[in-house]
Amino acid sequence: MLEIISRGETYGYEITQQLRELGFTEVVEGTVYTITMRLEKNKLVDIEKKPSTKGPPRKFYTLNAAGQEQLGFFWGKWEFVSSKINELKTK
Amino acid sequence: MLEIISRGETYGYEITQQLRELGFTEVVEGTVYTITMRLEKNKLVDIEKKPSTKGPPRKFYTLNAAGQEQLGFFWGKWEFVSSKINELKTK
DNA sequence: TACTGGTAATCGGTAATACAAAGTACCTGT
DNA sequence: ACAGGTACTTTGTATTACCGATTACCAGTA
Repeated sequence: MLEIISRGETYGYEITQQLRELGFTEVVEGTVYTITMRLEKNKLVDIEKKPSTKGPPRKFYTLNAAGQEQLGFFWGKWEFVSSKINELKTK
Repeated sequence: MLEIISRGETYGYEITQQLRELGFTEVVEGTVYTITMRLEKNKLVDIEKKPSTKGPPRKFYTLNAAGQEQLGFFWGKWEFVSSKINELKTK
């Protein structure tokens, strides 16, 4: 989700759909929103509310500096863990 | 841990050391044992107690059929998730 | 005008997981 | 007797995963 948000401002409902398109077909809104809430709580995102023509106002998220940093940490860890797991798998 | 156990019977203390050698240097015993407990609870392992010359008896684990199956599930999921994440990373 | 359906966010709750500090037990060597 | 390595267990906190249900907003239509 950090990575998805890093590509440009987006909101919960849209993130859900993007995840579904990505192949995580069974992801439901509740799951996504608990994560957006966490991002808010941890102050990793900036928030801007904008009206929608198709329903209630959208809460747009963008990564702030802390969020960028967190995303960097994530990729570092991912690199480490996934290489180890793949090593374990093939060896 | 399922993968490690699948390579031949082993016990908690040894698993901890193997994980450390693998690069997960900060893994402590408590963490490993909570997982072995879970494996027991979920009946994914067979257990055999054997005396040790260097301390208290060891509790050796081997994967049973359910454990093998679970490991298979894991690798399937790993394949899926890691490919998606990498796709997200590079795209 | 009521209602259906898609869009959008929140709330409330359960179960599982991660992680570790501390404690117990066993054994060998000094 | 005790220090130190081996080995397992207990106990506890915080976080995470996950989702069902609810609320809200809006457009079309019957």
